[in-house]
Amino acid sequence: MNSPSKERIVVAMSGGVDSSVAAVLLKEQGYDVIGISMRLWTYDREATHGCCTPEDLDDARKVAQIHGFPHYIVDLEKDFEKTVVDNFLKSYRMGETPNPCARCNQDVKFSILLKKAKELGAKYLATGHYARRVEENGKIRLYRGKDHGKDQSYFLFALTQEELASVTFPLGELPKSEVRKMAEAYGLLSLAQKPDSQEICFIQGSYADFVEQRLGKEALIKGKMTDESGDILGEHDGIHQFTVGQRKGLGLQSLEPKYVLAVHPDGRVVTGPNESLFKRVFEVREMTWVAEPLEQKASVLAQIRSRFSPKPAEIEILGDGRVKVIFQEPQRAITPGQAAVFFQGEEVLGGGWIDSVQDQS
RNA sequence: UGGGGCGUCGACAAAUGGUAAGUCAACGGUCUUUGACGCCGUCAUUCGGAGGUUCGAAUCCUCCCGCCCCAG
Repeated sequence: MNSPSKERIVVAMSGGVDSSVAAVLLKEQGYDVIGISMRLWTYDREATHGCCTPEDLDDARKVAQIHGFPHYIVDLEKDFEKTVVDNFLKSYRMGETPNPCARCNQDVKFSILLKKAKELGAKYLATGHYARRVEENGKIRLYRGKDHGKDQSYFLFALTQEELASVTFPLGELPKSEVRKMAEAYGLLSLAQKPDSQEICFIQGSYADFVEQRLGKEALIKGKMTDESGDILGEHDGIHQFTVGQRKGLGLQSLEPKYVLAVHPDGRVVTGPNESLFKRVFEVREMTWVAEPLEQKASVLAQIRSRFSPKPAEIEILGDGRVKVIFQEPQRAITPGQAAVFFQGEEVLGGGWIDSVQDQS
């Protein structure tokens, strides 16, 4: 975007450094910027973190004020509840481990918010994500953020061509350190110091407590803790407390550390040694492709969780949105409910949700 | 109540006369736009109890308490 114009761009502003800098940067470049913040949740007074606490909304508003562009707040609380929160609870009931942040991008930010942006007459919706959007021979491709340490493309795997046509990531080429410097240069001093956001925005305490409150004690799936051979080692108060690879909080006595190997919707939680966590083969559901769907088989790099480097794998298209993934080397704790994202080099090919893991290692 | 053995942190387990390792768990912190993992740190002034020997004992002696095994 090197042609300054009066083109209108809506910037999704969370109140953090990244999206604030993105907004000001676009404004400086001459765009007709409108800042928008989503209200996704009603926070308690004691809320210590979140994507859109009253303080965050206020921070975003101040940035807009200082730099002279309008700022609106859209209330998407109901939508957020119906999509992200619902999915979060459903996921735990199935014995899976949800990734609400990726889900929020898919179901709220780049669908509902994007629609709002268009209604405001914007050509693009900009966000502060560290990812790159590149147009190449008629396709819009998604690349990892240049700053690999902050790369967030994993969370954006579900973007489609149609969505990408109206989306832009002004920070994709920049390192985080540069963004903080820019924040200072733009006079956003307090924001420049603001710590990176972290943890699920709509939960303040423990996840287990949240699930228990929402689902009700009756709906929790209790069951037995077992070892790999099925022998019972103990009991637990609900499968929502466990995730594959987990070590803490199992309450089991043993000489070696024990990890959760699998969580079953019928209540069984299988545990075992770390080595048993390594698996090669799994299946993905709800597969989506960014630029073009692959046919049949392909060699890719697969990333099965955030903060994890993509590893070589073969994928096999099964149809009906399903894909079989075979890692070259066994990987630790492949977890149903998490997103599996496929890359080739820097490019995000697409991804889906981990559905099941084959027992062989 | 004939013989033998054992009793060290919530669990396992070293140190057998020189001033309480380690592992698991737990807790705290760090990392992180998900959950985990990882990493760092904390965690027995005390060794079933009471006496005694010794410069000095969890380690030796005596008695008591509690377990376990072999016999019967």
